Amino acid sequence: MRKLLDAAMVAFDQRGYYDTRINDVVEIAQTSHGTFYLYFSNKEDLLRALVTEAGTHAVDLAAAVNQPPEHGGTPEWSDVRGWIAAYSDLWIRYAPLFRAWTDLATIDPALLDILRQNFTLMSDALERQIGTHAWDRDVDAQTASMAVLAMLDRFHYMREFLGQPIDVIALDTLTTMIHRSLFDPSLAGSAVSD
Amino acid sequence: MRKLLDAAMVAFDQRGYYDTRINDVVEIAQTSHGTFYLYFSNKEDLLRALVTEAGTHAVDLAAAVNQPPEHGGTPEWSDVRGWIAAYSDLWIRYAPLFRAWTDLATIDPALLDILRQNFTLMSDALERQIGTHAWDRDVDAQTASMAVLAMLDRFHYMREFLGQPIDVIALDTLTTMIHRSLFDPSLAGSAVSD
Amino acid sequence: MRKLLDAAMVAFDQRGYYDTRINDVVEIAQTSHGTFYLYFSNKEDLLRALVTEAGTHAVDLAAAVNQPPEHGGTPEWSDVRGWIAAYSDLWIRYAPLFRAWTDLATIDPALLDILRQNFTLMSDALERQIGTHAWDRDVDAQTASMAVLAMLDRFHYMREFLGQPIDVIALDTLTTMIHRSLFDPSLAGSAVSD
Amino acid sequence: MRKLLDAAMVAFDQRGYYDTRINDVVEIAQTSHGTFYLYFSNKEDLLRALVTEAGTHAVDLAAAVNQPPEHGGTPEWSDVRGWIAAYSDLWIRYAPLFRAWTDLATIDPALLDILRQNFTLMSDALERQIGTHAWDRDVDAQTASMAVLAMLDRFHYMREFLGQPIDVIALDTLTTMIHRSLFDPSLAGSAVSD
DNA sequence: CATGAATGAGAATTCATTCAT
DNA sequence: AATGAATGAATTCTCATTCAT
Repeated sequence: MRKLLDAAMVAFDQRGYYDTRINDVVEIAQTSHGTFYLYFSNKEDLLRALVTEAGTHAVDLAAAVNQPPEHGGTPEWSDVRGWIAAYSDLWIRYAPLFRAWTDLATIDPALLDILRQNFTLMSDALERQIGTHAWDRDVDAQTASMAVLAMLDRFHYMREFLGQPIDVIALDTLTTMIHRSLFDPSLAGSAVSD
Repeated sequence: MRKLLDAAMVAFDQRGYYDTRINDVVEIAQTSHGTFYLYFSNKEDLLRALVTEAGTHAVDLAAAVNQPPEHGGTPEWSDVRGWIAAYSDLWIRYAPLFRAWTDLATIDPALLDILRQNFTLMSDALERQIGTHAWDRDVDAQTASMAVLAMLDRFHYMREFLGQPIDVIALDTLTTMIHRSLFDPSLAGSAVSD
Repeated sequence: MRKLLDAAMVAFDQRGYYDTRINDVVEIAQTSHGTFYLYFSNKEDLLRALVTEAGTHAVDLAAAVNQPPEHGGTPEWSDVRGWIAAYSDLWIRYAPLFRAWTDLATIDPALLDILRQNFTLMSDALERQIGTHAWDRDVDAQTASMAVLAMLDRFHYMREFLGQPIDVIALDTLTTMIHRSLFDPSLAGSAVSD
Repeated sequence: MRKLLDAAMVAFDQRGYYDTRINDVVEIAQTSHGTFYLYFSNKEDLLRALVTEAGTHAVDLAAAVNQPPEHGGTPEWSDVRGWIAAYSDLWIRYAPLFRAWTDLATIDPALLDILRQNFTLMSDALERQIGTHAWDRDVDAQTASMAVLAMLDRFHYMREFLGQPIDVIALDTLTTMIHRSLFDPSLAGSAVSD
């Protein structure tokens, strides 16, 4: 079963979910059709299992983001850098799923539910951190948290799309952009003067 | 042919590219299989035509972003707001394609080329604007331009995913975030002092 | 479509419903799998069509049985002989279906409904004829009509089972048995004396 | 092994022979696939065992029918009633097999042989009783014995098909019909006058 | 004796594509 | 140009049967 899950990740990585045939998974796992259907009722079911697995890691990440900043007040650059690094690791580990998660959601409602839940978990954690700036009137916390997730998610996809691996410069730049737009202390002044 | 292209957009919107059957397109267009193959050699071909069409609009948008800021210097909040509004319109108009463009790229190399070109066009335009801050050492212009596109692209998807339409607050918040992270005049000082 | 229906009758005749593969039907009809699924959604659907067709003939037969005896009073030997001959023709024509109709009923509820309806139609017609003997206290009309249908139905099967074709002697004997048990005028006396 | 045979009866009763999976039998018997194949080489083999078992009971019944009527001459109403009651018990006990015996015969030649033998046994016994009327020219003894078996067999099926249990009235009516058609003393006169 | 995971042959079904009209 | 019936390759899925433990 583990062998099948791993094989599926490999297959999805190589050909994408839609172009992966049960046959491919089975060949990579070096087992038979029959065995596949012993553990999963179909391709969707297999996908569901993988997404659920990835989901448990997303929960951990959300928990980390939920930690109040060590020094009180707003999250610092290094805090943001930590979240981003963790997110990046997760994305890369489950790249085949992250790459297509939005499409996958259309496959079956159960899947959509799992995805929506995980998304909301992370989004809420971020929103809470952004909300420490109750005085930042120019930014809607909910929009902002979604925007951050959107940027992180798609940035990874695009780099892969263009064949450029994620490097330190990229992560640093993302961190700076997010920190500047949401957590820079100088915002306090500008908002007050507003 | 127009009828077929429009029908395809509707079908892709309803069921997604992969779950759309030639049959669906043909039914919506109220025509026959035979006619479809008169104009397109297959589903990919149809997709290519649609993407090409969307591409011409992307070119226009890139051109707009390429305009130097009216008042010289760095783009102002309102400039950024304009780009974002235009992008948003484009995304919504071609939602079925934007929603899945990354996946579509895997379908055939010709498609990937078209997409990469359009992407690069927009990315370069943004990069040039960001580059007006040659002195902003904490941000890599190329990374930043990609991050901005990533955020805009995926933000639209996510809002749709959660069933929340894009509104003024959302666009304003996005604008503020991007403006703050890349074009805020106060950065000049901080960078110099760095 | 006619070709497929006919082919199905041949195939069901040769191998029985359960052992008939779509492939067999398609081969006999000299067409392709695709064509089969153009007209029928599956094997059950095909069966349903055949049973419905046979059903229309059963309706005709029931109508004939419903005719009041020409000379008034109870049906005569020749009337019964006519019904039986007609039933026999119908059975032989649709042998593959009659042979297995009870089993077929378990396949899907729609089929069961059609069968039950046809059965009731014929059973009611017979019951009405038997009912002309309101005074025959030893025979329950409903039971008797069912018993007659049971005998006719299974007799045909058994003869086939043993490789003996239905002949005039057989039909005459059946007629005599049924006529004696239900319509013999001498019953009047015996019943009255009862 | 007993457990498996009983389980098979239950399973055949619930889903019919064709829709019963080895899996079903094994689950009901609370044992494993492996064990099944320890005792039977396949589903047909299991069926053969069940039919053979039912066959021994049929032999008993045939023997009873073979008894010459106690008071000499032709069998009386009560004799016939006794045969029918015994037959009814047997049918109900092995309903899943009787229900489908004709179909089952097509499964393998060995099965067909067993069935044919049992059938002939009962048919011959009946024929012998009917043959006491050598003078009954209107009835072919062989046809008649088969017709009686046909009626009894199918009557049980139909009642079940329509959800009506077999009751005393039904059995009495069947008895009367059979007795009238084959053993009624008044036939002697009518035949002579013929 | 008993088990049940693993197998793979075989059946059903779908759908892009063709081609005679 | 337009049609849509026909095709069959490709795929999913089932289930009887085996065999190592």
